[in-house]
Amino acid sequence: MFHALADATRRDIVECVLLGKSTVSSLARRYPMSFAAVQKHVAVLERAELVTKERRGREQIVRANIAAVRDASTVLDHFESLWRSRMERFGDLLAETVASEPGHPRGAAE
Amino acid sequence: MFHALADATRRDIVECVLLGKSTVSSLARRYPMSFAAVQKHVAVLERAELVTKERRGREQIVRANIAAVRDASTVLDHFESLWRSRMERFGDLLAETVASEPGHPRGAAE
DNA sequence: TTAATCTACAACCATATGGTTGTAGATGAT
DNA sequence: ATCATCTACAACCATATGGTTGTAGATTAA
Repeated sequence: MFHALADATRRDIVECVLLGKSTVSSLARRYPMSFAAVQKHVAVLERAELVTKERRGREQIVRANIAAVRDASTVLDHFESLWRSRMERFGDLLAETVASEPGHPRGAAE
Repeated sequence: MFHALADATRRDIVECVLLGKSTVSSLARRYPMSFAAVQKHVAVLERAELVTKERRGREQIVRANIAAVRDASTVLDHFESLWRSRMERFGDLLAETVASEPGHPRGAAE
């Protein structure tokens, strides 16, 4: 799951597909890479169950599976709740504004 | 970020560290692998800014960076909001109980 | 001082990964 | 029927990855 989302192209594919159904070829036209490369990315997402494929004639329709996205969110929410319970044990909600462990600055995304 | 979380050991390390400070060696004792392997995992997490390291004598204290976790959550929340706005465009909130695109069952986690 | 503990770093290895080009079958349009 | 479009699959490649063992320096404990 997280691995599938670790690639920027794949995240973009998920985003596209969440906005509406796509075919593999329409997705392929979006990225500066070979069709086969996009196919591979879709295969990774499919294996992670973030998308499903449905053949319609000569085309494969790619659909999102929001439940799988939510599964990933659940893991992160769990991390957040661990953090919050620890903060409460500290009885120190000030640390929350620092958004990191006390005394440490926040970092940037991936 | 997502890549760093893609490995089960690394997720577990994040969880440990969120619960409280750890040293690299205390983390290493938790997993059935060499110290160097755990070190590598910590290095990946550090590079993704999910943790920071602070030397204290001969030890390295490992601390969580919840802000980075939240950055990942933001991406997933964005996906969720895309999905929701599309559902609203459908004017069909029934689809939400299916938890996937209409006509498709939900999948399992990673 | 010696021994124990902790860590950094390097080299190695089998496997995986994000791309490539190539081949070929199926479907759809003309 | 031919041509265009779409897709599946294979092989390849340079690089990355999750582990290994080995070497060695720094800190701490006895």
